[in-house]
Amino acid sequence: MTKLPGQSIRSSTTGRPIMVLLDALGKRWTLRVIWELNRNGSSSFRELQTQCEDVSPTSLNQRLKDLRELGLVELGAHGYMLTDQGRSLSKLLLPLDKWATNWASSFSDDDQRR
Amino acid sequence: MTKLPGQSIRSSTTGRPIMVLLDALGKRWTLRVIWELNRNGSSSFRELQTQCEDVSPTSLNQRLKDLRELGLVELGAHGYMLTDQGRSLSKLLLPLDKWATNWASSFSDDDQRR
DNA sequence: CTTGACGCTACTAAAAATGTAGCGCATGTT
DNA sequence: AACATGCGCTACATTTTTAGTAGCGTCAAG
Repeated sequence: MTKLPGQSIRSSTTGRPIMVLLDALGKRWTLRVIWELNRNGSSSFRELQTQCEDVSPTSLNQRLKDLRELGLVELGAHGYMLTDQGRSLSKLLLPLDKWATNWASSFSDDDQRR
Repeated sequence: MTKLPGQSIRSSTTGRPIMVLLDALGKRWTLRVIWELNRNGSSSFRELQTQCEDVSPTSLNQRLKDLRELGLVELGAHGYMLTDQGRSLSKLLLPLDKWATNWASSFSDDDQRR
């Protein structure tokens, strides 16, 4: 079972919400699924699969289970989508895009200097 | 070798910076290490270990290698610490703490209603 | 009554993370 | 000189997680 805030998880016995969150986001595909659902509004299972570099159905299903238990994702009539909570979280993640672009430029700068 | 922006990584053949980032953050302990280094300024290897729920040295070392290659962490005279880039990234992560607290309350609210 | 798309599972193989012990090095103490 | 202490880190065997491939059960349309 996926662990909820207040409960002990693999990486934290305290159950502190931020630790639960960091642990959940630290599983492969979690961030990516949130990212794609935020970008695309809602996606079917198989659409999500292709959006996520053809992640295996096993892994995708596991992550979706996790995310549903965490109250971040739900399965509606039009496929999978973020819940209100999921959407509010993904808003916090948006700045990462711009940050990453700038971050990447520091590597290509290095390359050019050599 | 850990993949840098612009290169193909396990979860993305495009090398788009945001994908590289999401992939890196999606490895266990990555977010936690950044979080702890931001909280504590700098830590020795073994201090980090205890801060991170006694993560195994194997795993911690692997993550630290990754983070150094990504230019987010460096090993200085006073132990491990965030680089400028690492610090700017961790600033973006700070709001997650408050978010997680609010998020957790939605679970305990549910519990109380039952 | 077949076809196609849906969510998803079974099963095996590969990769990642863990646990435990301890190395090699520097610095400090007796 | 001898010993202890703390450092970053490695070796290696085990466990857990993730991946890959095939395909099931359901449902709606043609």
